[in-house]
Amino acid sequence: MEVALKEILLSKGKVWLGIDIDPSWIQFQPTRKGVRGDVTLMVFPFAKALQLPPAQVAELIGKHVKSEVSFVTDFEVIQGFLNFVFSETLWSDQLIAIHQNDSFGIADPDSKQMVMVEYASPNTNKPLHLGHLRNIFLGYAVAQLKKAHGHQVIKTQVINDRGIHICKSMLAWHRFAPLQSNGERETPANSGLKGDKLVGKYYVEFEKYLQLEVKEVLTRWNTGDFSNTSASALEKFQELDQALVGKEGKAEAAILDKIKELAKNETEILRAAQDMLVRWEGRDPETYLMWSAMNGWVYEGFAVTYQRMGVDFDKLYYESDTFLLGKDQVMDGLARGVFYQKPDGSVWIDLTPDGLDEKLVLRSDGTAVYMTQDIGTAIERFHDYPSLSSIVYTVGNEQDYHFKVLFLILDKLGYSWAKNCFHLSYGMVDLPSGKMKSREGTVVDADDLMEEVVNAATVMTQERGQIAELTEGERHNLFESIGMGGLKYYLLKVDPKKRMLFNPEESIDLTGNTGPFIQYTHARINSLLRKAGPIQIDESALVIESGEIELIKVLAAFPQTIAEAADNYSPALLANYLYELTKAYNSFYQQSPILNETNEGLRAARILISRNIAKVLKTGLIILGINAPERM
RNA sequence: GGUCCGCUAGCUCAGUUGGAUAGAGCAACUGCCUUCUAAGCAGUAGGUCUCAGGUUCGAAUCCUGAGCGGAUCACCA
Repeated sequence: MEVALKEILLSKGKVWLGIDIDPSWIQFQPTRKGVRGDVTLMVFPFAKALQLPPAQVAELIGKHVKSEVSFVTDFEVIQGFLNFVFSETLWSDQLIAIHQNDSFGIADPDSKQMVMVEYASPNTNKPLHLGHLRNIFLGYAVAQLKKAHGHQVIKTQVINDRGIHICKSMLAWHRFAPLQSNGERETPANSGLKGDKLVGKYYVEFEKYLQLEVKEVLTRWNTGDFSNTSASALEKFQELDQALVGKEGKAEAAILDKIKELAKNETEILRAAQDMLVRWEGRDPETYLMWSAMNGWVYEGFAVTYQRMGVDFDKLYYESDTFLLGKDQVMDGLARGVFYQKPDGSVWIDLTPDGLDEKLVLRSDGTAVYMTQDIGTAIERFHDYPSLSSIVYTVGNEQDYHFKVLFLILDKLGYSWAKNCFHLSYGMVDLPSGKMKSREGTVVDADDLMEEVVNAATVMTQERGQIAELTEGERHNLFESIGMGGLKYYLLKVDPKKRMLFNPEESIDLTGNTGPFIQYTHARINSLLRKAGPIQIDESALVIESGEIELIKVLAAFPQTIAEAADNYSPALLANYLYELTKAYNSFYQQSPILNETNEGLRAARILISRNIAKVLKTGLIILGINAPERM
């Protein structure tokens, strides 16, 4: 409608007002709540150009539009705002159009370019935690949004399966896991422990032991015993020890931290882990076997977690496969002068002209760093999918700088797709007690949390739910859908780029702005529709009043919301829209009879609206990765 | 210190081409189940949109500066 009005203003404006109309003057917005009208035209730009009072200009435009545009039945002028009132048939036509479109809001599949969405880049030494949940739900929802918006989507993850962290778990398991009577060490099979939990347990063991050893080293150093200490460490220690003199508070703590770091590298157990990494890179059979076995346990554990989360991937990338990929690209870039080499052999890129720093892209010993690997992986992906147009990286905002540099390097290497790549940067999840810290044991485990929210949903649903007709299995699914729905919505409703607070009590709440609130409304509408039975709707006899129009307006905004949420990589926009729609419907539902309405045309219109609101709620929830139960 | 991000009600958050009286939820208080699912609805109370300037018909929104909080600036990933 706005498009039509704009065209008329552009074509007739000169005749009506006597001057050429600049398209930028034409600014529409939905008419404010509580004011009569459907769409508002800003008249200030016109008034300014005409040198006339806004009210007078508004009156002039309004009169012409009313007489020449069929669907505008009236207009009203308030201050500098010109509010148009649309005809009722316009709204009933709109409702019918929505009703007839089963995939309302969803763009034609594959009508847009192919995008790859990367989310969940777990390390294989620890179980998943709350931070991963935000990452994964967010990435999955963005993938779904892109799909709904017409893109072909490849969901992927990079698994950080190599490096010192996994060697730590391996070493600790090898040293500390008790030998059982049959000669085996602890495994998921013989202990019943989930694979990722088992490996994580030994990672913690490693860290504990490391801390003990660090303490010993520090004690030795403080008493002047430097046996077993490398010459370079001794030198640095003396330097730092000198620097301590006269320092207090923060400055002192910073130096003490550095000394601690130094001591870490002088511990036997860390050196053993480093040796193990070297052996792994040398494909030492025993090490490699242990590595693949323990990673296998972790993958089995992750699979269970992912399944409960309801997410999946189309393609997996393993760092152990990709960590060397970037080296050729770096050597190639070096030859072309994009990079430069220092005397020690390390390769760098100078980004100071772009306002950034110099960045290492290859170590002096020729091994790959994080950046090398990411360069290689990105290029590999465009080889794997020749029609790919961009990659979305769902990674925490602590890596903003890394991705800025990565995209810049890819651009300098001459890849035109680099400018299409996007870092979906999300904020950290804080707890009421502050930041999650693994060292302090304040990390919220993903499996534990999911169990908790589903338990809470189970209790509440058994108490209040309409579940008498459901089988045992259906109930189980329902509890799962409500608990997980609440958790997902809780994490998705907040603007992704913002840091957010995770309040455990609120996360299991089922009232207010929550997932279950929306699910409940959807289920209630379905109950209503079941009672209504099959109905014949006489489209020409629909009766639409102001309350109905309000709901149709919100419904009609759905496609636009999908588009915006997809373009902005923000499931939060969709989540908030669904909440608005739910609130609007509930308010209507409480004050207007639907099945009990005696006016046939009105009853039909209300049923039609209810049905289509349920349809939109379900479509939207599924995009967010949330189930929409038929009854609850 | 350089760079980037954030700051809106007691708490958690919406507020995206600058637009009318800044909105929700939670917590507090008051009502509404003998009509379609009360996980709901209606209402009361709660605001110097961190601060100071600027741009203009109009600023929570754009610009500049300051304050507070966070991230980042590794031959870690």
